[in-house]
Amino acid sequence: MEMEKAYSPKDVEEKWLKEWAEKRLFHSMPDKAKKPFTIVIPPPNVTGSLHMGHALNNLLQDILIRYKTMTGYNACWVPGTDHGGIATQNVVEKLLKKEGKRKETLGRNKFIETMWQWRKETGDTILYQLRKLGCSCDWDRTSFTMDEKRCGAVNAAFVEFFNKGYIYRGERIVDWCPRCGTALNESEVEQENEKGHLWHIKYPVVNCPEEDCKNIFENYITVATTRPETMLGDTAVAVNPSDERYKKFIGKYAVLPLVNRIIPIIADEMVDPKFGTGAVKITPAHDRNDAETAIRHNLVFIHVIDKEAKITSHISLDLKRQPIIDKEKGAGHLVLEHLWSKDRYEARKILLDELKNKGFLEKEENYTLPITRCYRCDTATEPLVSRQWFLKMSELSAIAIESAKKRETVFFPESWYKPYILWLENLKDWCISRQIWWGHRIPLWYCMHCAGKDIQAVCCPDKKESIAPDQGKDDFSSSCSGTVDWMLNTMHLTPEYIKQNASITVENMSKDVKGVVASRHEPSKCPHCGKSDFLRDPDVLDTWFSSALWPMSVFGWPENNGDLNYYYPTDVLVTGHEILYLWVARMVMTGLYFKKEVPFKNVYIHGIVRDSHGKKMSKSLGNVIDPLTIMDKYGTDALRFALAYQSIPGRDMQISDENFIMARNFTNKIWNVSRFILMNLDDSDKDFVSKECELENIDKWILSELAAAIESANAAIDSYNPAEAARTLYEFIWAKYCDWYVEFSKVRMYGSDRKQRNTVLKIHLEVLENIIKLLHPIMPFITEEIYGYINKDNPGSILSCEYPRALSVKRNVPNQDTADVEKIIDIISAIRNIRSEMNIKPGETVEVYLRIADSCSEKTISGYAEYIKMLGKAESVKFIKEKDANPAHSASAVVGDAEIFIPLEGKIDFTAEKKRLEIKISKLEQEISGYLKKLENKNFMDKAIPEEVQRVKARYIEACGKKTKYANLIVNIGG
RNA sequence: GGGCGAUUAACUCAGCGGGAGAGUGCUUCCCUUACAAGGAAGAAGUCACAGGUUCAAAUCCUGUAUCGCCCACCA
Repeated sequence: MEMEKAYSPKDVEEKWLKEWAEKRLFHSMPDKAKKPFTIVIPPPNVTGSLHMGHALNNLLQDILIRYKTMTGYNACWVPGTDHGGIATQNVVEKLLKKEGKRKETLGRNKFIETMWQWRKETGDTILYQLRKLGCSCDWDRTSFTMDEKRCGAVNAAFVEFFNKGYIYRGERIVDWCPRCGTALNESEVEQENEKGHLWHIKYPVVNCPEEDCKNIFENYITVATTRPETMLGDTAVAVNPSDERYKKFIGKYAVLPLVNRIIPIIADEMVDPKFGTGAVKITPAHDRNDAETAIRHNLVFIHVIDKEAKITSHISLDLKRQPIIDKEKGAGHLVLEHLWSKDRYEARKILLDELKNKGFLEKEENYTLPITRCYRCDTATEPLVSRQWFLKMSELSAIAIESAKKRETVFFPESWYKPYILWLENLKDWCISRQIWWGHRIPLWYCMHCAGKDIQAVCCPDKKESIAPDQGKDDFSSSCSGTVDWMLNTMHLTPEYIKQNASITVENMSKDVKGVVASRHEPSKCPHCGKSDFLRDPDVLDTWFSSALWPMSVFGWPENNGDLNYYYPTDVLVTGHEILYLWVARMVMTGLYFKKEVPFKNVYIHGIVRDSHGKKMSKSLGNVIDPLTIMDKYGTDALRFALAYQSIPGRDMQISDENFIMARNFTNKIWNVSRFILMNLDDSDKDFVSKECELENIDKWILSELAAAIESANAAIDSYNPAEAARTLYEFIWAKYCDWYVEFSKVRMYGSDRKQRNTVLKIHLEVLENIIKLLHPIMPFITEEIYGYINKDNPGSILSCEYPRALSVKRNVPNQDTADVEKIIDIISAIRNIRSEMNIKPGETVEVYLRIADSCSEKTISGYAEYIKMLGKAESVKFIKEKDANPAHSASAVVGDAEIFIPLEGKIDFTAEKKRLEIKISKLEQEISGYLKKLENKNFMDKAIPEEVQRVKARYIEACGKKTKYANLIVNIGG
């Protein structure tokens, strides 16, 4: 048998990846005879490339799947990818840009074609990387959030929600990315603090709207703002009602500087008197808070910044709310013609100059303010009022809360339960529409004839494809715009023509509007007029909408088939906490709504992988450790083990190269100990395995240690604690098995007794097989390989083995037997300690004298003499009696009731030895006084549990005995 | 402002009511026939601080400090 001296992961991994794939080992089908264990993957984005977060997340799932497979479940892990909405669209847009193309000129259909082409070419990259990681996914079930089945699920869900009145179109302030031209939700923006300014601006005060304001600086109120450009859209100034400074102004009016529009001064609790000047300008259309204040006070919304973040050049008022300015005068900012179409920051600069020149600017102070940026392009977002589709959440969250309180899903660690509930309780309606092209197009169809009045369309006759109205404006020279109704009836365009050439926006549509049809497919005819001229809503759905359906859709929902019935609900969802709200909560809500059952019974939330300084890994920080590089450098099993080892429940983890080196060394250790056994197995008696053999205590000891490790590993994985499992196995394999048992076993292995040799090999084989089975979920490659060597006549995957249970290796072992082994270990350690401290060369042997207190114990220990000789490098082990004199010129030690002497004539420095022993005595004295304090404490003796009292007593007696022996050794040190 | 977590050896972190642990690093010695990606030995800690509960606290409770994360707000 040929095993290389060092484990080389590359060939082994390649071999087993091929093997697993060829045998379709991870494929699962419903099987009534077996219990299913199901996980659906958190689908990585198609643009994704495997990073540490993915590696950890999928590793944890893989551990569970392999473990459950080995414990007899029909385990099924469904892989797949997410189309990724805006993120993916941006990637392709950038590629197009390199070719000098824009999506607007390409048109919607062509662009989507390009997207699909791209996804076909590169979208599965991450799935291949997951295979490389060893993930035991059922690849036959690979899904994609935009494949046919999943689209069907999305449409079905939308139609159901829409028809039941859960979906409405409304106006909200949303974060708008002026670069990407779409609304963003909280997951798509990043907040950071940025240095900026707080400008104090004087607003003159008048008593009534009609009053002429002659001397503006006599009576004024100063507002503080970080965004002076939004003042064009101010419709009030607010102060706190209890603010003594401003009480006199409440109910009066302010004159908007430069614009000269008159706005009311109102009182609102939302104003913090301590911040800034205590007076706030209210810009309802461009600030979330102001919008809420405006609604409370019935203020008008004036839009002054457009979707490209430029100052608008037209009036755009929300006249549904009572305007306090008359329509004739407009929003006021129209007088500032020079600001039209200026970028927001440019406009800010101009405005500030003018305010300063005219004496309105009171002061400018430095101020750090939070900036919200688009996570894809880093552009500062603009809070804009826009029309979006919303999913009403109150009822859905209520059922989710109820379910969580009944513990229908259980969180691991449990500490996530509370934040989860809190989030659900404060849930706002979900903005589900996005103004991009890549995604699930909203399945709403508008009848041109019935709903034509409510649809604004832009027709672009030069273009074969329709284009969005807000994008590519420059190309609109020959376009016309208006309602569809107008196009049909006044312009006499044909429905077919409009369909081909128009892009549309819709007003406040709901299911109550005539001619609006939610349908999985294009409806054949309008339920109202019977005609079949439809326009489809241009928006696409938030990418999380399809993710929310994932655990159902991967099994074919809405079709009610065998897969869905067998595998749903899934057993556990494994995810990082960063998407607990965005994704987990939404899956629960849709699952409960559509299936009346939670999508998963457990949620296993793991930490986030950080760098060695605790920073989140990100490309911009340059602190990314690429798992693929690690796999290449140290092997996939090492990567997996390192991650598992660090994955402490409830904690984020810091990883660095060190962790991987440790794991790599561990794989090598496993490899070599296997090699040691297999090498010896080669020339062993063929049928030794079936032969009865008599176990030595050492064998019993390692088997009982193994049983303990097995128990602990099982419990650890069952409780989602892979780190505990990894640490247990590491400790057992290295510190117990390799360091001691393997060394002990060499006595019999290299001895001449064939039977003895076979016995020990048999134990080795048993331990080794258990070890690799135990390790397999964490380290699949090396364990398969070793398993292959062990069973070379009978090849197969270790995955079909049963995961070890403690019972299977437990023998009836008296405690005394294993305690004896522990004692031998201590004695050998003490001998080694003396050798080392007395500078005995490793090659040099010594004579060892042992004095054991009682003869029974002496008899036992003498049975281990060969082990002491071998591991302590002793030439001989002799026993002396209580009455015998201490061997002369000896270094000595006390282990329990045993005294050890190593005669070192000519080598021993008595003062050094005396000092060594004195240190031991003083340590013992400390120990003894600690015990004594307890034993003399009446409270301790009365109240402590008896076992503890016994423990302390025993330790006290042992320490006293040792101390006496050491004291005696010092007295007799000359021999 | 609300919530969560952390503070243990030089570093990275386990442990979470009864003897202070691991890996790395450090010191000394060894290429001994499974493994130098290794072996043997060793030094190294008022377990952040202050109170409390308990016979007993690194561990439970309260408070303080520092750090980190999440949510909300930030004119």
